[in-house]
Amino acid sequence: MPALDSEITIGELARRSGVATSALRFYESRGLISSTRTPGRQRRFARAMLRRVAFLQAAQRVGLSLDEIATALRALPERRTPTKADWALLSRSWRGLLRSRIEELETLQTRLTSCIGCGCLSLKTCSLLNADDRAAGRGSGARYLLGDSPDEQG
Amino acid sequence: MPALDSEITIGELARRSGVATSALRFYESRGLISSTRTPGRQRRFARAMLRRVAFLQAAQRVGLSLDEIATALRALPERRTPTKADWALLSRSWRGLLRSRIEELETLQTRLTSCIGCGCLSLKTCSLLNADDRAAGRGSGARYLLGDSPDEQG
DNA sequence: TTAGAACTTCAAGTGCACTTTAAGTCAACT
DNA sequence: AGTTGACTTAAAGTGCACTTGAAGTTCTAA
Repeated sequence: MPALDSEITIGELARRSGVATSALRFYESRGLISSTRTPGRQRRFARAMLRRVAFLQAAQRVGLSLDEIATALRALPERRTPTKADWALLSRSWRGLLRSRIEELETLQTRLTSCIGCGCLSLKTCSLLNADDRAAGRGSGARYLLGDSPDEQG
Repeated sequence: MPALDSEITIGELARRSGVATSALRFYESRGLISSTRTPGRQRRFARAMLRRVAFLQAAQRVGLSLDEIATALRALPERRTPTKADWALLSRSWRGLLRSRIEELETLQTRLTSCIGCGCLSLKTCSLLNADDRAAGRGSGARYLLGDSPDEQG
């Protein structure tokens, strides 16, 4: 049964979040999470920190750096419990980020599929990957997989 | 006009791929790309390396480490030009990876959206994020955002 | 009250993916 | 022939995200 005061130790937070205690201390040193202290200087975390850590992990999987995540989390106040508006604001910017990441991956997938169709890695006729001669003139070519489109010519 | 022998210098590969020459040398040292040498020991890259580098960059954006990419690229022979079958094999495993990455992000997005709907970060009723008491018993909780489902109970 | 697990700090170490530096060589142009 | 820019190597350095180690303190249960 959990403690009645609803504050948890660093070990408990580690177990519940799946993040090592050393990483949690590191996050606290970087201002990503926060804690109060017992008279004996041990950390006690509010349950809200579980949400922050879960959010943090999700953000990392999307590819954000800890600095970027810290910036995002500043939108969620640490002192007061976040309001629905706080959260909606944060989530909205997040959904934009997610959308663009998803679109990026879908584009990549589409291009891979069409590449299989034309056999572009072995044949000289593929407009996706073998367009580097035309592309060479305008800077960085052969990056169509990553977002350029073959038909945009200078 | 490009050289007639169709081999390019490391600087040209860097310009066309958008990757620094130092990174290209590093990739070669790790076996991710390969080159021949001029009598004066300067590197010359086959055009096929542009494709490998483009692939490498795409793979990095999906979150693969260089070691994982090296493993994947071993499916593409360096000596002979890859056949349609070589490429199809590689692409197929890639599409699986892309699919799961995309699904992961979509799940996250869905959960974020439903969180906004219920105001779960401020209300105690959300089953997504406030289920950590029930989850506490079976190991790592509060990770529903990342893939766990709240209704799976021991 | 005492053993042992869990906690504390701070500094140093790790792994990845490169970049930078230094000292030199090569290639192309005038 | 000389200058300039691109190239060469090997080793050291960088930034991020942690982890490990050492030495000590606190909490909990018997």
